[in-house]
Amino acid sequence: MNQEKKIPDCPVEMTLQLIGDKWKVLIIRDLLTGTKRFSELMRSVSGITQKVLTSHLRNMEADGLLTRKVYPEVPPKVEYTLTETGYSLKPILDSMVTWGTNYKNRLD
Amino acid sequence: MNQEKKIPDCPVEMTLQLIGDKWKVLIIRDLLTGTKRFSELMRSVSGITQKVLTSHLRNMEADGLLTRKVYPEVPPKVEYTLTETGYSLKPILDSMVTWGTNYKNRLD
DNA sequence: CGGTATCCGCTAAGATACTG
DNA sequence: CAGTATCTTAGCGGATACCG
Repeated sequence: MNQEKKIPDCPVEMTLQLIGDKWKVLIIRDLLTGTKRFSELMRSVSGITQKVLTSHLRNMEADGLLTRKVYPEVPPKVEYTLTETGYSLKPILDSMVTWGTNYKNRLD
Repeated sequence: MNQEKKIPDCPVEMTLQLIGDKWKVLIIRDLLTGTKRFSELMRSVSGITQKVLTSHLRNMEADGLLTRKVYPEVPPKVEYTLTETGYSLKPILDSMVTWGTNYKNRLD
């Protein structure tokens, strides 16, 4: 369902199609600091449910933003890591941090 | 309904709360080039409906991202302009454009 | 022209239970 | 631990009609 989307002309729409979702941005924020396990993401992306986290991670994997590595052991262990493409989103996140900080200060 | 949101600690969440919506990003993109009338936005933000555009514009006005100016004439004329705060989102949009362009090129 | 006012379908997302 | 599998619900957004 994620791979059937048409490619938009507008670069902004292109970007939105991949990370236009609130949860995705938060997932990327948390993966920018390094590889994380599923349970770690559940904790750091506060408020998300298992189902939603799973589905977003799958979509992002299909879009080439992150990789999923399963360790065949008991108990299971799955790690998620940003690809180069995913990591290249950092500037966007950085500007969001900068802006958010300024906006917040302006509220005080 | 937009003014009752709690202020998040995380700057990224702060930003997402204000422009975490796909439509809002597109509205800002189109207003970055200057003041626009309602009907112009309807055209440039392709795919949006009147109701949704109206409600987003109202929310963004309440958040201080843009101003709404009504000209008391017939036929009515309403103009929307980014505030300084709204305009300060430009770096975020710019990085989205850059990223989207690169990603698209990578698809070819 | 620039909106409201309804009605309503759809799907993202929540809750809960179960499993390899 | 890291998921499926169901079922359920909220509310976003579409369609349409009407108004100042």
